[in-house]
Amino acid sequence: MAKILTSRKENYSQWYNELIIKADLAENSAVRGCMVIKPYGYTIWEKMQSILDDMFKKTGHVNAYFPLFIPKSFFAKEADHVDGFAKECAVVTHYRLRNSEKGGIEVDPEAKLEEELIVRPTSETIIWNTYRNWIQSYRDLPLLINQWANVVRWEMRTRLFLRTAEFLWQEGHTAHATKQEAIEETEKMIKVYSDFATNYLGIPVLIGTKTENERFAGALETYSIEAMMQDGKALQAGTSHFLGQNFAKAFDVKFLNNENKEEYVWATSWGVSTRLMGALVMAHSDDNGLILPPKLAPLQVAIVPIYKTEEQLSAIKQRVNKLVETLRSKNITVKFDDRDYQRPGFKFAEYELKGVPIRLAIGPRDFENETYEVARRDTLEKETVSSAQIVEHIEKLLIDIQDNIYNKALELRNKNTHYIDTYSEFKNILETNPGFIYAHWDGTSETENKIQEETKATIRCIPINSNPEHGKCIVTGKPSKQRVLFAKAY
RNA sequence: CGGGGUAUAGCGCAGUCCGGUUAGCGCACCUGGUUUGGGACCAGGGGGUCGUAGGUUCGAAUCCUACUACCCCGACCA
Repeated sequence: MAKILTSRKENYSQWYNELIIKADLAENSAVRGCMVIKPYGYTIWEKMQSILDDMFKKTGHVNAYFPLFIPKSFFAKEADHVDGFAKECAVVTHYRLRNSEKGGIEVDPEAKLEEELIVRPTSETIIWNTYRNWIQSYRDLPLLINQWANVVRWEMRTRLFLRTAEFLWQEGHTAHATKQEAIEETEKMIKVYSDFATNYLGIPVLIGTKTENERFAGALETYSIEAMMQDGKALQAGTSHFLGQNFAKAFDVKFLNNENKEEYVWATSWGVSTRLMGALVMAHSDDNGLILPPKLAPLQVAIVPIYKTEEQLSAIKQRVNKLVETLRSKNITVKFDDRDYQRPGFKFAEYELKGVPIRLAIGPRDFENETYEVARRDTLEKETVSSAQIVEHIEKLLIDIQDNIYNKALELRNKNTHYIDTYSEFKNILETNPGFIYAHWDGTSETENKIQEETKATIRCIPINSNPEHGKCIVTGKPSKQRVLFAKAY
């Protein structure tokens, strides 16, 4: 078989870049750092959206939409927030073009905005400015709102899906009467993300809190889900922030409690982005192409006919049409690929590249025996299944593949997870067998920074639900109450 | 944003050093035929203001200047 992709072993990063392009998920656009998400990739994103949206609705949230542009002054109101985003903001300064004397067009200097507008890098400020008008009483709370939107962060170095200047995401912004309720919301939503990653993306994730260094700008606590990619690096796949009363104070959002006392509102925000697409690709795919979990695959079953004559094709078509109809009635997406300008071998390779979970082939031999050849993408195994059992077989196989993909990712993570007690061993393992490292840490930013400078590894999170275990910091030897998760990260 | 590299047909490249008819090759594409159980073969054909803008020259893909985009390595970040 002709090799079409750089192998993961050869160059993991190049493998990823090529795969995104060749599987037709996205491509670079004419605009610096901005991608075009192509129909095949966008279909996957739509599926993610629809599943997540459903999960948000079931947890009591509703959707709304806030402006793309945010007045510059809004940003200044929360000090940490502006520090965090100032360096990567796109700014609108003018509202009109004019014909240039030199030919072409130029920005009309007469049309300067009174107040410059920031293209949103995230919407806390515009939303909290709006919430001020919506919230007067404890009866207005909680306010549980989500927005599907695009945001812009002027990144210096971009990579398709993993880091683009413009990306699509959802951002939930909730307002609560009590600290406790806001914390519960923050934790509830990180669990929603964790469920989504586990049950749909087929990616095992760890939930934890961020250290002060890594915390969201303006948050008191940031929870994240951390996933392991096949090269052992960590990818932050979703975050949920407990914002305390920071934004309520910055935007003067108060409510009267049931004792007629004025209080500031408690806030959360949480989001996942098109970065999940990158996670999906890097977690599962192989050197032949994408491997997609059936629950997110745009196409779940591809059927390839093999024939010599028109008569054979039309006989096959007749039999397959019934199968297609039955599968569709069970909400299985299926395509009968009767393109006559491509040979079967080409189609096999193409569906592998695009990660279609199940491929059926039917030729004269199968037609005669009333069977299909069934190939599963995740393991590349093939078997022959009778027509009578094919529907049931496919239904079961889709579930098997979804499970198997998850289990493989979990195995990979277990294999590359280390418990380390000395700094020399820590450094050694990062060189020889990178992955997740659980180690003791003294809790200071100094130590965290030192480790990052010397090894490139960062604290991905302080895992929740992990067993408290007393130990000594691998660098300073000072006491520690639990291991934290270190890794090199995307 | 710092260091390095690249830009020639949809994609991947040669040609650039040393300026000189009509800018080539592979894949892809179109037509016809033979094929079809793992990326078919033969024949014919279409497609280029050589990244953009200036400059040098009788003449520029080739030399000079500026700009832009992309890739790799850092710093920053989801």
